Amino acid sequence: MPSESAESRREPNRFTHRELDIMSVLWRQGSGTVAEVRDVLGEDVGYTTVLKMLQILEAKNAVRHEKEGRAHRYYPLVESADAGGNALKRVMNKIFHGSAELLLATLVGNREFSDEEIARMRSILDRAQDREEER
Amino acid sequence: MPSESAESRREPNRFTHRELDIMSVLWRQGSGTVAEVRDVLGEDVGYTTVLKMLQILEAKNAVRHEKEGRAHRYYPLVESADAGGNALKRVMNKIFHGSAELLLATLVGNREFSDEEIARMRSILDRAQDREEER
DNA sequence: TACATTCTACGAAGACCCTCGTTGACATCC
DNA sequence: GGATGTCAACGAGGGTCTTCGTAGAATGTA
Repeated sequence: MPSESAESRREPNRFTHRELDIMSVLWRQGSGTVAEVRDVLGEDVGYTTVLKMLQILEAKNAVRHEKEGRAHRYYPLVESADAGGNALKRVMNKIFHGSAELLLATLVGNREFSDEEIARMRSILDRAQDREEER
Repeated sequence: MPSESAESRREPNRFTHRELDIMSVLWRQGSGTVAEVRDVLGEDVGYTTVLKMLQILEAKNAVRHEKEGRAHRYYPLVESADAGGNALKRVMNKIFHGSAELLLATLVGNREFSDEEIARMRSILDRAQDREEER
């Protein structure tokens, strides 16, 4: 039985490792040619590999390209927030029993934060609560 | 060039999709036999598939087993917090430009939380800050 | 004994992922 | 023109992931 893989590949905005490496660059820089992306990734990824991955991502509608001289400039179509939201949901559900609190605790437990960072994170919670009450 | 895949597979506590599905059950239930794990996952995953995955996880030292009657009972060796910490780090770096704040904003933006949940999340931040100051 | 059930174990099939070699187009420089 | 460099395109090779068919051991039951 070939079996369409239960929880299908076709899941939206899910990226493989290399794909994510590349999307990451595009999100960060806004856009990139093959050569630009490759510069960021480092020389240990071949030029044609980067090109191929971008073509695959384009086939998945995760990026699009425009001509720029003889080269192609690629732009992300998927928002990093969307990809991130999905990834977080998965991590939260599979690893943290669906608990955002557990996730947050692990996040802040694993790294040190300045007072300013913590203050800003607190205000993110405040805003979430306000949105809540407005209802 | 075979090229050991740049960012290696041997990365610690990183699981494939199916592996994560299975670890997730073990973390949730504390332990499980093949049949128990499969019951949770649903009938669309074959019995031998679950068995195989558990054997693979055992080869990776992510689980161990004890005999229980004729069957094997599997226990997680990797802590969910460890796996979660790694997964979060990856998501944070690749998708959220290394920003915990952006990650948190996406987390709370994607779901609604009760006042109690928000309060508890706030106190997680408080505790992180206390730890900070004690230094 | 014969049969059914429940389990582990093994291995191979097929899909997917990533890589790169090669080709051909185009441009530049000598 | 010929050499060199940059680019897209294609396709194949080899690795990984997931699935399952099959076999065989152990147990129970008619």
